[in-house]
Amino acid sequence: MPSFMKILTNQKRQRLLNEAPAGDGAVVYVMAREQRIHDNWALIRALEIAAERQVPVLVLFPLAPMISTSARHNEWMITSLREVSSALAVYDIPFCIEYGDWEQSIPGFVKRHDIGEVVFDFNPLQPVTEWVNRAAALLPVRASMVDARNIVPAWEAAPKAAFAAYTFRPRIHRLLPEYLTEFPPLKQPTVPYSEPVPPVDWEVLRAYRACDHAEPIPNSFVPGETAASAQLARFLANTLPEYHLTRNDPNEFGVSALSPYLRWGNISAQRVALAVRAVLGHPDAKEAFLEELIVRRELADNYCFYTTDQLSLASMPTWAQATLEKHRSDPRPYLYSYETLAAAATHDPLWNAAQQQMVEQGKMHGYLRMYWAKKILEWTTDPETAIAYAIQLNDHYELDGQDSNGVVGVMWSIAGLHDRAWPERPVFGKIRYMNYAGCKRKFDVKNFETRYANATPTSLFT
DNA sequence: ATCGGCTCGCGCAA
DNA sequence: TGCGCGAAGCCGAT
Repeated sequence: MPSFMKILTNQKRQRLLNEAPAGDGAVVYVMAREQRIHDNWALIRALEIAAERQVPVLVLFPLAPMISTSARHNEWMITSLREVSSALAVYDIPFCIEYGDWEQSIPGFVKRHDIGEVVFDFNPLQPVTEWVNRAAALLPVRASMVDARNIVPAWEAAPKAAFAAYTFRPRIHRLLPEYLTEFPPLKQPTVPYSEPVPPVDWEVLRAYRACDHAEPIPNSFVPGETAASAQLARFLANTLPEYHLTRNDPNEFGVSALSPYLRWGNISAQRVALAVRAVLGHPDAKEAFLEELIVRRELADNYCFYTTDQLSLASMPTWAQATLEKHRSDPRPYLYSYETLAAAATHDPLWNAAQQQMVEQGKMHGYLRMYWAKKILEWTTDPETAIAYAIQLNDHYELDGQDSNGVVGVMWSIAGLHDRAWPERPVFGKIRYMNYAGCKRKFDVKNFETRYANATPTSLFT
């Protein structure tokens, strides 16, 4: 393509959120889920609008009080945002923080800075969707969201929640040629913002959300955009070549270890996909990884985007609701409290080791996440409790927690989402069953148990 | 070691 | 209306 031709963002990545007209003032990108400055379609689109209108651009991070957090998530966010802030400064783009509920803080910011248009990044998780909709409805200027998370925008990929991966996969593959494209380079705004912007007080940010600051933070991952690119490079060089052979063995370093970075938006899945496509390697390895990176990841956002009650059994397929209802009162072989589970103190050494890996390293191996969640269904009083405990543990300890992939992973394991019926048995009904014997058939269970029985296990992710 | 049966319903071909 | 097939299953038979 000749260099004088301007590459514009595909307009289908953007969705209007209100009917107000754009004003004359600056464009603000409301950064929330995508904590990076490169390869970010929401920022790119905000810069494009500003260039067309010859107005400045600001980036706003609106921190709401009511999401619970853990020390590890709080620190990850702060480190990511410090990097965003200094990287934006190089491009002369102001970075601002607002505290409070979005329906107050965002309209307040818009009024104070005489903003002409607002661009949100897309997040289908409840309650964030509600926050965005309410804030946008109160704004006197045009507001939109840009899907900077998925390669194929969630509203373009499918018109409804997909029944399973096989109904979603062909749609994604059909649309990839249109959307899996190179990003335009990040450019300085043509008009700088001239008003003074107060510097961020990082200690105020750290203290804003309540959490146990004494809780240990895993040192197995370095947060932020630079570290994310470094991890991608390591993955491509060391792990991708045998990905298809080693990914399901929890004893191997066979995974990308990119999920925390993808969760915080420190790296774009589109950038990862372009890099994997470009590298030489075994087609099976590349195909297996791209299936997870693209189809399975975007299926999770598809479920959340089209489902209001994301953790409710009522949102599950009919067969799954019926079978869990039928087996609701089945006696459970063991019953554990949340505290016993969190302390990795069950009778099952493999389950305890998986739980321990999550607590100490902030990331449980993907294969074990299924076994882990299914055992919570088996060892708690009812499916609702199992879902609540699994989500609470996931969202507290996993560095990639509080994300659509966690929601769908838990609902797949416990409640049959995107899965099919299997032979009926106690407690599970027709939900796919997994057990210790199956794990022994597939990998060296004793080795994994030994590794995570100690207080400070060797990290598999660094 | 490998294989068939278990079980449901979507989406498409006919 | 019939048919193929699906994220990682388990289990018993061969």
